Amino acid sequence: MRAMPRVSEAHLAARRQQILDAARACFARNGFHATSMQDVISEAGLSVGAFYRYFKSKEELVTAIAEQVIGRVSDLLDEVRAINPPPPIEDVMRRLLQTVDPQFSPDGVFPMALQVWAESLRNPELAAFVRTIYGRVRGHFDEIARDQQAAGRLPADADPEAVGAVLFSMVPGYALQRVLLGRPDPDTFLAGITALLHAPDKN
Amino acid sequence: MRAMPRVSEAHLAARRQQILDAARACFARNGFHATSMQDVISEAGLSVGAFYRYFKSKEELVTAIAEQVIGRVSDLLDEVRAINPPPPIEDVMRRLLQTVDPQFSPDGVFPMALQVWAESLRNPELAAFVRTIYGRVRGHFDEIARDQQAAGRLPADADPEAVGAVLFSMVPGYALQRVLLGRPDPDTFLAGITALLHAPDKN
DNA sequence: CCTTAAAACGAATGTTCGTTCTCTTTAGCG
DNA sequence: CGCTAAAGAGAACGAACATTCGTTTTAAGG
Repeated sequence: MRAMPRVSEAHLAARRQQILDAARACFARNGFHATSMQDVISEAGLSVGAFYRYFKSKEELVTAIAEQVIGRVSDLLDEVRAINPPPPIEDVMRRLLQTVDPQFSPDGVFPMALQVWAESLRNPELAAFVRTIYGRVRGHFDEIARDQQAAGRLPADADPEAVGAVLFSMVPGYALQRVLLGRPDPDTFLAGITALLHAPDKN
Repeated sequence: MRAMPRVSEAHLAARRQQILDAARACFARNGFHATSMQDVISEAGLSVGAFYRYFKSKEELVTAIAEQVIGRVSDLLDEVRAINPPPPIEDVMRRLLQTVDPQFSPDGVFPMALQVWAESLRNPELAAFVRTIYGRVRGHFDEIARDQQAAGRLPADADPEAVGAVLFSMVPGYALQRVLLGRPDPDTFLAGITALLHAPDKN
């Protein structure tokens, strides 16, 4: 049996991605809530019925998009840390900011990440996913701190997780300034980091 | 003429605030978009008609709430900087984080600020307001940096605006970690700042 | 205490939305 | 080439929504 009128597996995956791409464009333009299903479906050039063959609901679509967005953030960070041997903190942060800087533009991942964060406050499933991914990212910053400590560029008694948290904080903190205020540029920000690292001991 | 059946000015203001308080509670619980007008109106114990006497639309309500929330963030920062004479950077940041820490809880202002930020990406009017207030807050961090430089705790040739940007970035960056990951606690984060400030010069 | 207009009310409205369901088309298989 | 079941289409539906509007209540002025 198994009469099999099905279409190729690749075609199904392509259709699904076609919807995801359309949704990403719409969400970036208008946000999750102000985007109607019709918007997404029209953007994808499909019919309502076709959409609901690939996603059970709008919420499932939002979650899928969120996973892609957060996953990309994590990957970006992975790349930066893969550099060997570990350069000084300022260089690590420079490379990091230069890598993520394009993502701060209106069609980058950061504006959407902002929406995911806000959404995760009232969507426990999404919150759990966000926690998993960002925990992993945080872990990489801890590793960076450990590398720096091993290289003698941090006090021997410093807590790597504490330093990792501070380094981690600078990335979304900087992103927020860029998105909301439009400044400073990466070089200025990096100069600020350098100045703080070279603060004379006066305490 | 002027038959005047009006109620006292104070009563009008109180009613308005009553609505704002109810809205804040609802928005904190469910977010701007998932909160219906009926939710807000019921929470306030009013009628639909009464609400629309005080606000033209839901959007106007959201804007009013956003203004209150952001205004409070700014005020908090103002207080911390008013301390004289300026303590060392670590102490400034300690005081700052201790002041804003309660605001990271689910009913604090930070979760709502997150929503305001996300919302401002597609509401130009709100975006302009956010820019104004956060610009002012940023300015205070620049002043902190200048104070520190004058006290010899930063390199003489450092750019205060660059240092201010970095210090500023740590606050929302830390808040995000607290809200999304639940850690680290303020003391650990502050220890991380201390470790970075005391990094041995190896470059 | 009666008049008057603001204030409050809440049923009604019209729209928009996400989703369902039935029908048609398509593509693989024998 | 015809059979079959999946894929796609889109009209239709019901729920939820923000807002309006005609009416009732309230309180200050004369």
